[in-house]
Amino acid sequence: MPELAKQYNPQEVEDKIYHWWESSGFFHASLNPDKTPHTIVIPPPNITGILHMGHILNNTLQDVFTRWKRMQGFEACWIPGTDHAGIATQNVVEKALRKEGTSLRELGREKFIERVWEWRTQYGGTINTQLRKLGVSCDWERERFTMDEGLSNAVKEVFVQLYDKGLIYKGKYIVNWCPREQTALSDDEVNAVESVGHLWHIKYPIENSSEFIVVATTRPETMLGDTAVAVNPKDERYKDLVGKHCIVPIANRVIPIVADDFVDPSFGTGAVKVTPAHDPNDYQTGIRLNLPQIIVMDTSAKMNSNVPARYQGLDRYECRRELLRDLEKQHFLVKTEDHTHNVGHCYRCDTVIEPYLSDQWFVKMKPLADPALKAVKDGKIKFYPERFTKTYEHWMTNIRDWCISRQLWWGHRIPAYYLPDGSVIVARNLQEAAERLKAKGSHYTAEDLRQDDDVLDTWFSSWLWPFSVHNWPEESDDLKYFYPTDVLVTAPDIIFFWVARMVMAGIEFKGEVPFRHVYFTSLIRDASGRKMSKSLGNSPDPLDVIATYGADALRFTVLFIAPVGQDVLYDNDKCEIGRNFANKIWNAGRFLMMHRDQLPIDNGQLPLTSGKSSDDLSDKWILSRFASTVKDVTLAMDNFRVNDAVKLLYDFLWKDFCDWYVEFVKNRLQETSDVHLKRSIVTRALRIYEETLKLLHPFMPYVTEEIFRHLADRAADETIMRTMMPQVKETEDQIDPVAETQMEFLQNVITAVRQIRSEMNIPMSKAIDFVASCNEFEKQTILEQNRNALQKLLRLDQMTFGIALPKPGYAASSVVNGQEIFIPLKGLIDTGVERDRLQKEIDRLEGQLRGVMAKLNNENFVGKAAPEIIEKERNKQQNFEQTIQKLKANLEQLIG
RNA sequence: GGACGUUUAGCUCAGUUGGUUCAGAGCGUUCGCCUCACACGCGAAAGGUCGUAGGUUCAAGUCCUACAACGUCCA
Repeated sequence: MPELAKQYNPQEVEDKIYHWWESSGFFHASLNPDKTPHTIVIPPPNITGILHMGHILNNTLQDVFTRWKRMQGFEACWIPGTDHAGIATQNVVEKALRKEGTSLRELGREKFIERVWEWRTQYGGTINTQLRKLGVSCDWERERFTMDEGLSNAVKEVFVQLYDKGLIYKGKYIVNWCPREQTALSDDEVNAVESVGHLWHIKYPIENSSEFIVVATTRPETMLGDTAVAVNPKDERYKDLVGKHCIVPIANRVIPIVADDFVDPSFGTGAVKVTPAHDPNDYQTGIRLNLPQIIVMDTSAKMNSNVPARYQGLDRYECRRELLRDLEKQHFLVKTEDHTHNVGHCYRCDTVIEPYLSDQWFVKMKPLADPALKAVKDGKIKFYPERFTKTYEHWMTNIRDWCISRQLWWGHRIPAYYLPDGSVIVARNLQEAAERLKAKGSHYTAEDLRQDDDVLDTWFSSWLWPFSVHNWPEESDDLKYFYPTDVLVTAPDIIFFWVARMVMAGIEFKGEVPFRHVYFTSLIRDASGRKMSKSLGNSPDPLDVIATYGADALRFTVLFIAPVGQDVLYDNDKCEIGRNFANKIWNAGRFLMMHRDQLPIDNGQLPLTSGKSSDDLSDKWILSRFASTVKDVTLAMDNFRVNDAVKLLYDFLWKDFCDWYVEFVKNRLQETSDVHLKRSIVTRALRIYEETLKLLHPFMPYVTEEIFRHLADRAADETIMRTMMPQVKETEDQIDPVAETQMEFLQNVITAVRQIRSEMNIPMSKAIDFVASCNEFEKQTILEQNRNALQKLLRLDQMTFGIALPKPGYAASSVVNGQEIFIPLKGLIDTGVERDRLQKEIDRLEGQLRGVMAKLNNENFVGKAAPEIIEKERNKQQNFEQTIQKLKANLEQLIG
């Protein structure tokens, strides 16, 4: 066995191990009828994306769940893939084309799409290469892409099915239009940004009168498309004007003054202009009141031919400036106020959204939302943290139709075919369209059909992901085995975009929810709480972090610091937690293996040992602690409390195992020269250690695998990731409360002596004497049976144990679980320090005692509290009183 | 404006059904140690009226109400 390095070096092992795992097929799931599947589908990252810290947390969690379940004996399958990211990808490729001096229009649709595929082949896999560095155990043989043939078929199938059911329709509607991307956006793709603007008050002359009505607006350029002025019907100020007409200044168009409840009399002047073609609210008003819709801009937000000639062709903001100047010149502008309001911005390019009236395809959501809402309310799907169900329910009950068409070329082209007469045939392909045409008895032929130019929203393929990855509508074996999935890990900001829609699609097309548990991850922020962003430059490159600290360190740290359901404040320095822990694990193994390898070889076979066969307290204790850890970690994982699990393991390995158990093992090995005993001690420790490695493996896969390989001569295909996780059933009977209590006493004694050493400034180089005056034989026995540990750990010289021993003169003292311990310090003792120590402890305990007495003297407490609680308080009282008495006696002796 | 969340040690956060010597951990700070696995380490210490004000209860960090600050989402 080669010597292990003093420090764990992740760079040396990670790539090597990952390559071995992947090439050995350890990540691959098969359709094993004897096992229960456990499936996760990855939230497909964009092909334009590169790995950022958000991915790290998200994918670490998915890997943890997958590895955990795999080791619990499930057929665990984690399906990776990417989505085609319509807008983002088209942008990237268009940019490249511009650099080459060409454009997508010049290239034409077919050539352009070819270019995108080329781009995708060349750069689109970056994120998956990067993910491998993290150690993810994805089933790469099952990797999918939303534009793959199988997934594209699913998209078409769904479109046609929904259309045939009447759930997809085409309509004129006010959509969120991005003038830069030249496409409609769904409501969810618009970010409301609070902006400081103005509220302009403009006079509209009343027809055949010298009077005016003053309206207030934040967007004066849209007045050119006004088709009414509205006031609240209850507003006394304008009562007489309702029914009359006014004139839109500049445009010189006569429009009615109408009454509508939606007008807030306290806003502005209480009179608002109505522009049905350029404002969502006005659009609704326009429908209610049957007003005409005048579109005044083109798709680039430049003024069109519906406005006076001098404004035509101007950008909306240029037009605003010009218009305001003209209004002022002609004395229509009454006043200008500062005004803060929310303005919609494109979530991709941050351009201000223009509400725009256009032809789009929509999905009718209400019929789909109802069963999806019910599934969550009925608990068929559980959210972690649970509170996100409220967000989900709120959205589902106030659902709006989903605008699914996008004016792009890259994406799934809408399977709708138009005839010269404007009518439409929806079909899976041209051939089916022709058949449907024929069935209708139309006189047109397939030649006359022209497919819709637009493509579908990328989410329209993502919402099918849990089953489209298995080539639905084909009823594949994979689909039968792996659907529905078990856990979805995602960020809460896409509950609406993605999670909710997947639930709808799962129920609608598969008749079954797509997943049972949804784990919402934290958002990663920088150390001062700012969102990570490229422009701030506060987003560390995970690959750099991995290179510096190791993937295990990054994984562990992120899990360790991520609060449940809150944002994570991340800083690279924090990765020291994980790095140090990995090093601790490494060194514990290194120590135990060093001792094992020093022993003479004994037929190669080490004796089997179990907790039962050892009388040693530390053995019984560590087995009990291990059993509790297995139980608690399993419970935490079952409840998706991953950071609880991580903290339990951290404490067990570091504190219980290393700080206490290994220290005891050290002493026991030194104490004996019996090779068989030594072997049994080391072997038992190594066994517990190896089982702990298994528990740790899902969280820190590399270091655990590396040590696992060193622990024994392993077969070429023997990997820790395919071993069985320690089970609660097997370990539970090893929980030993007696051993835990006894060990705790021993630990308290050791700590008490260390405190004395530290406070008295007695260095470890100086041996000290130790007297334990017990009042219980059991306690005395514990100390005697562990005298070697006490001696070594505390550097003791003379040790005296007994019942009610006389107090030595000039000794530091302490009371531990009712037992008195003394450190005789002839000549060395600083009585002042010792007096202060004892007095401080007396004060502390007297404070506690007062609290207890206050309760016990309270008739209400004694009368109403549960008997066992009262009993506990009485015990406390007794313990405090006795301890205080002993401390006081020792203090007096010190003075006297 | 509405919904949800957060507020506990200098910093970042645990504290799961109200009651265990309930006020904890990690980092940071201070003190002492290169003790033959680990200085990415070992031992010890200091540090908090649990956001504010009420309420329920024998008992509140924990439950209820109001308020404040901050955050997120939706108008």
